Amino acid sequence: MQGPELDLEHLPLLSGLPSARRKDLLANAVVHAVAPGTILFDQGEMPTFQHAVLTGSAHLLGRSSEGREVLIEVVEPPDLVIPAAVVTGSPYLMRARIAEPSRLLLIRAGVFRQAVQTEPQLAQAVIASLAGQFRRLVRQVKNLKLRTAAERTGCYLVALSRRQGTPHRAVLPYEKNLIASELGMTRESFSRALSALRVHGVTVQGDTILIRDSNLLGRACHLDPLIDGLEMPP
Amino acid sequence: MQGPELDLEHLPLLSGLPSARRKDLLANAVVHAVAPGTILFDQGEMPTFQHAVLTGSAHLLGRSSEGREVLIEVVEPPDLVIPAAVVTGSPYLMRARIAEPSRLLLIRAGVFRQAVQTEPQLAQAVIASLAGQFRRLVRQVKNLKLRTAAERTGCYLVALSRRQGTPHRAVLPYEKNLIASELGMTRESFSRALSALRVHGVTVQGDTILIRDSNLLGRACHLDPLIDGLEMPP
DNA sequence: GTCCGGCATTGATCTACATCAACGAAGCGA
DNA sequence: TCGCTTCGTTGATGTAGATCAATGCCGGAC
Repeated sequence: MQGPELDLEHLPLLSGLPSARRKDLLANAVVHAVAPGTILFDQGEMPTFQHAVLTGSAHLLGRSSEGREVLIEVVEPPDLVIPAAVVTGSPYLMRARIAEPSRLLLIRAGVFRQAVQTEPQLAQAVIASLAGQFRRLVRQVKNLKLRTAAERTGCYLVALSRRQGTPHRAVLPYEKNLIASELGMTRESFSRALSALRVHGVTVQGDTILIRDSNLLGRACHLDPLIDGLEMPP
Repeated sequence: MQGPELDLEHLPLLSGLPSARRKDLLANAVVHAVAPGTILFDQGEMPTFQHAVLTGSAHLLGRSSEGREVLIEVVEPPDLVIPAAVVTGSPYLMRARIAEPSRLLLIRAGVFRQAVQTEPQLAQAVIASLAGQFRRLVRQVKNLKLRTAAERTGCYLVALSRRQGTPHRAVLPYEKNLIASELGMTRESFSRALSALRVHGVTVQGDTILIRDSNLLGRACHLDPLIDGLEMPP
């Protein structure tokens, strides 16, 4: 289960820590290889670990009392899984499910909270993670409140293709089912929205989408950097 | 403009700081009395100050490219106004508008970023603020994706009345216009949703709402502590 | 006082989206 | 291999909620 130490040295979460303290923290931590479908925790539970995604990804899902489940966010490496719940010691508001074969770093919640208080460098990393996650949610709320389902779909495709570095193609990263719920609609509506975008140069081939003119599509769907988050990582 | 120091000593943001450092920070800060309607900053701008709300409140609004404007969040004292943008040095995703006569503490963004890095106690306060704001947004996304407009309205009333300590009455804190956009609907839909809730014991009298049985209303609207945030503050 | 512009309510209508249903395709365990 | 479920698409239909429009209301300007 224990992966090579090398990865952990380069984790932004831990880099910058005095190496004595880092060893200390890692002594209380475990690296886990986790299979897709694994539930890390459920909404309503109290945090017992701070999970960090080293490779792979985790889906954060919200569930209504009637059992409907929607995708709220995706955690990609290197990032923490809902530090907001761990540092405040409050119950999780979402379920976390592993989406693909992944490697996680697990640190006991109490140990992590302690370390955040005593290690300024670690606190900085937590602040950066929280700030990024907050901004992603703000964008999502604006997306939901200000745009139609078709616009959300089109902008999603443009943002996806740019992030993948292929201006004329976007490959959907997981089932359309989930993407639809992430965008706040049903899978049927998502399917129809994709068809409707054909007039704007969109072609669907299974899970890969061809885009004739990304700029044109973006303009048609009112692409907005303040919503779609196309600022480049440093 | 300079308010009594007493307030600032008790501000959670600064309490716990060594008093020398606190004086240092406050030497670079200003307390401002601000009139309703004042725009602190606009979406797209770079942060120049970290604003902290001492009294009153600030509305965070999102605007689409076509000019439609919706309420995303309300900042109430004692809290920071979008620390996520200030600490990351990224453009604001929302406009901030003062909602009522308020007193703000302004700290230059660069100074604040510096202080967060050198003062672990301040970093802790920022983490707490970011975590709370993140969790509020998660609840809002779940609210938008999992509930109907009528359910959102009913749960909003129940949560409001509980927070105000009056189980049989809720007083709307600002114009129905804004509340509607906060809940992700038009003012007309909000008005109709209120009417529709009459069968569940809701009576509208201007901006005060009477609630016959809060528990009954909550059950009818699928009130959920993981969405409506009724955990008590410490 | 009068005029006015923003807010709220209500009705009529429209439409975006959900729901229900039927179907084929693909994954998966027995 | 055979079912069996889940996924995705498409069609038919229903409905929640937006839009458009008319009216009343209140608060401010003058």
